[in-house]
Amino acid sequence: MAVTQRASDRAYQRLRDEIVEWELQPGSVLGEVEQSTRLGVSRTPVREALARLMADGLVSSQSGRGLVVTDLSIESIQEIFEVRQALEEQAARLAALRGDTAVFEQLEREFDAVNELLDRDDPARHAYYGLVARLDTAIDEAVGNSYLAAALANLRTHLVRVRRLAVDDPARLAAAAAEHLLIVQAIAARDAELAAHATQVHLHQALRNIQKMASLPTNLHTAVSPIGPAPKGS
Amino acid sequence: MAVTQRASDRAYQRLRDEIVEWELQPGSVLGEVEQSTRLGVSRTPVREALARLMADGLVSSQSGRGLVVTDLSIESIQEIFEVRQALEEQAARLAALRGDTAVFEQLEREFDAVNELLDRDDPARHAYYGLVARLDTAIDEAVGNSYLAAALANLRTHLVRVRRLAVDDPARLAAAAAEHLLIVQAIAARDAELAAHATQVHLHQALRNIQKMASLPTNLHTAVSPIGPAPKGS
DNA sequence: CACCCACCTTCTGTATACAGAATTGGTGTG
DNA sequence: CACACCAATTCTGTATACAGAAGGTGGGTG
Repeated sequence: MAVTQRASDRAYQRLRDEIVEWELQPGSVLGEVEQSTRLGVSRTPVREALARLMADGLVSSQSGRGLVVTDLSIESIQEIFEVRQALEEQAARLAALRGDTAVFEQLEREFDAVNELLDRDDPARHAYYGLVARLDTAIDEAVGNSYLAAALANLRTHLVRVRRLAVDDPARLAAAAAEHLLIVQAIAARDAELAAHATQVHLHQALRNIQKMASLPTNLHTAVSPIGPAPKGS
Repeated sequence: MAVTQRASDRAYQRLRDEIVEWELQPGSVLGEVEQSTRLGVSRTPVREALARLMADGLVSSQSGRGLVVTDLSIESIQEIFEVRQALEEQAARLAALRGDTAVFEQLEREFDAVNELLDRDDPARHAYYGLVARLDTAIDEAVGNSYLAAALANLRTHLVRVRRLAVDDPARLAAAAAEHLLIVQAIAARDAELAAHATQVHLHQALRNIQKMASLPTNLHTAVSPIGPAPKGS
């Protein structure tokens, strides 16, 4: 293992985390010198980090005004979900065809258990999120397609950003767990079409929930401490 | 327009072209100093270009042995097509729902014309490839999804590499044109499901054709002039 | 008072220098 | 003869210096 992480990797991960966690709000200008002094590294690793962030779609070159953090509007969330529907349906289908049944039967039992917990316990959310992440990993491994895995990994970065934007309410969480359970059951039963359809259902409901929450007058994504102010700043 | 292209962009495009055109064969080691002297620019733009190529999946870091051009095996081609099926089916479906009918009716007429040409004229291939590229662009614009467009653009880079590997025979070309015609017709008729299914059919046949050609003892991707020798070299 | 021009500041893009690490080749020993 | 160790070379990763360009601001003029 590389115990010595490169400075460019550290800069990339930190900037990526700050963008995903809404500490760097959309529109923030990321100057190279500013970030290099703030992160304590030279401009060269910062440049590399910013290039990777631009490839990820987290920052974009705003017509010579430097690099700014990408906006995440409702429209762009819908765009992300359109790609996600395509990729995750395919992933679920292929996982059902190729996956190790035992792995997904184990996950099925765990989703059952978490389902019980979610009815009573609120802090079970963290266990649930961890379980979903493990399901994603299991699907990736079952599919065995590096291109699909890379595309999904890139997409999940944006989805974490969406999740931080809109916190799930307990009712939606329980429904999502039930939807996930069906997906896992379908993969474990090697029912490719059911896995694909269940994935479609889950993503449809997830997007609907986000759109519903966004339509509320709730002031979302506030109470964050912006490092770089949104429009500009000294 | 930026008449003055950056050196890093030029380095990226040239290296990308050389990889896609099989001038840089899989396994070629891309040393920074070697490429900087060859391309006539400093190491800094070369680094940035190599980072972008690694993000594209065209080169990969071979465990500290430097960056090497990614291999393109039959298995990886199948992986690429699994992603392609997911994304292009979604793109065709959304284009049928949202596209401007007039645009695709015009493309439909052009595909009709090219279909006639392909029966008699071999150099019509270039016109056909150009027409396919315009169809891709039209679909991208009709969908209006930047995330989907970016994912498809990345994928198409790999597909050009595949195309250079296996030259289409006239029979396959005519069949592909017919398949494309059906896709265009479905989009023009706003038949989303037919567009999706026709895309699936086309991609299935395209992959089958590639696999068939690869199984032949034909020495493919030869007669290229390697700039960097595959295993190593001075 | 408004608009334009010029200068200054600051930023990006590129080149180069330097340090640390790894690999390869050679040599010595078992 | 084979294996292991050491040294030298080369490569990557990082920092910094320099040039060109772009934008902002202040002053001057109409």
